[in-house]
Amino acid sequence: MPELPEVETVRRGLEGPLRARKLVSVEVRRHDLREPIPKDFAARTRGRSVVELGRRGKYLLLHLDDGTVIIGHLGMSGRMLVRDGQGPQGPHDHVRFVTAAEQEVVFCDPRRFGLLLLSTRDKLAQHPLFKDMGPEPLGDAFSTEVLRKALGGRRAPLKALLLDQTVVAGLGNIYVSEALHRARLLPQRSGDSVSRAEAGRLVTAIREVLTAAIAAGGSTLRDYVSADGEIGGFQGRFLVYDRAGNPCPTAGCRGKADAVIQRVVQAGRSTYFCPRCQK
DNA sequence: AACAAGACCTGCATGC
DNA sequence: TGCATGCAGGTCTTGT
Repeated sequence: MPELPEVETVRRGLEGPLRARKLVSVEVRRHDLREPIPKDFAARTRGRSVVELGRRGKYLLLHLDDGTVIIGHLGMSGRMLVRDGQGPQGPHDHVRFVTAAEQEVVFCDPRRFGLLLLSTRDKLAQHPLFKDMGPEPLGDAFSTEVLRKALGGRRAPLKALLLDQTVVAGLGNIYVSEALHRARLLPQRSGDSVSRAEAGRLVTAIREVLTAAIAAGGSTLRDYVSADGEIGGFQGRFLVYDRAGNPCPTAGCRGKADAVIQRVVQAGRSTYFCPRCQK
């Protein structure tokens, strides 16, 4: 699922159901996710109140009133479902957070690539998951110079480098293709071939595509549902992702015979690009 | 050190 | 209808 815009959409959707709410009951039904859910997860979170909902890259952060932080990741297929507590339990409902009678948030993840861990406010920045993580793409720490430095001396293709969360946080397979298309850069280009001007275009493209996707409420493909059950509005607004064989919609490409979206596999994952406007 | 490839796990669309 | 195959939004480990 869930790249930065989707996780941000989930975070916003959980504000109402969780912020300033007490976790009256926490029930772990299955521990074996990407990493095991800690044995004391329920004991350390039950009875606490959620004071703030944060996000770092693709990770969701639930800050509790005693300084405990729940670190959540949705993997490929994770959801946070807000329910009235009346419906039946699904086979992939791994953790239930009950906030009141007939109010609950359920972490559901069929593929179990997601995770739920515990840390504390003080240790969060030094947590192994975060200590080497790159800058937030929508924050002040992300700039042309920072990106240029991260790409410099690296011969791997841009596609792979932008998926690397130590270069920049939060991009995934969809938005890397979309950002490279907006920046008019071929995904096969090596990191060290990128000029200063091109890095500047890439920073702008990344910011614009993520901002637009967040504003639209994220994307929805197969198995992503935002926290409140709404469908993400960015679906169908991709310019290249999953559009192999279609004409490139860019103004300069319209009507040109060679402007057909291509699909290639890089590092075992699909990449989409226009061979005409991306150089 | 940097990079490629495989691994993890389940569900779904496709084609025979 | 049943079955095999390939593919999916992510990251981690292994091997070169």
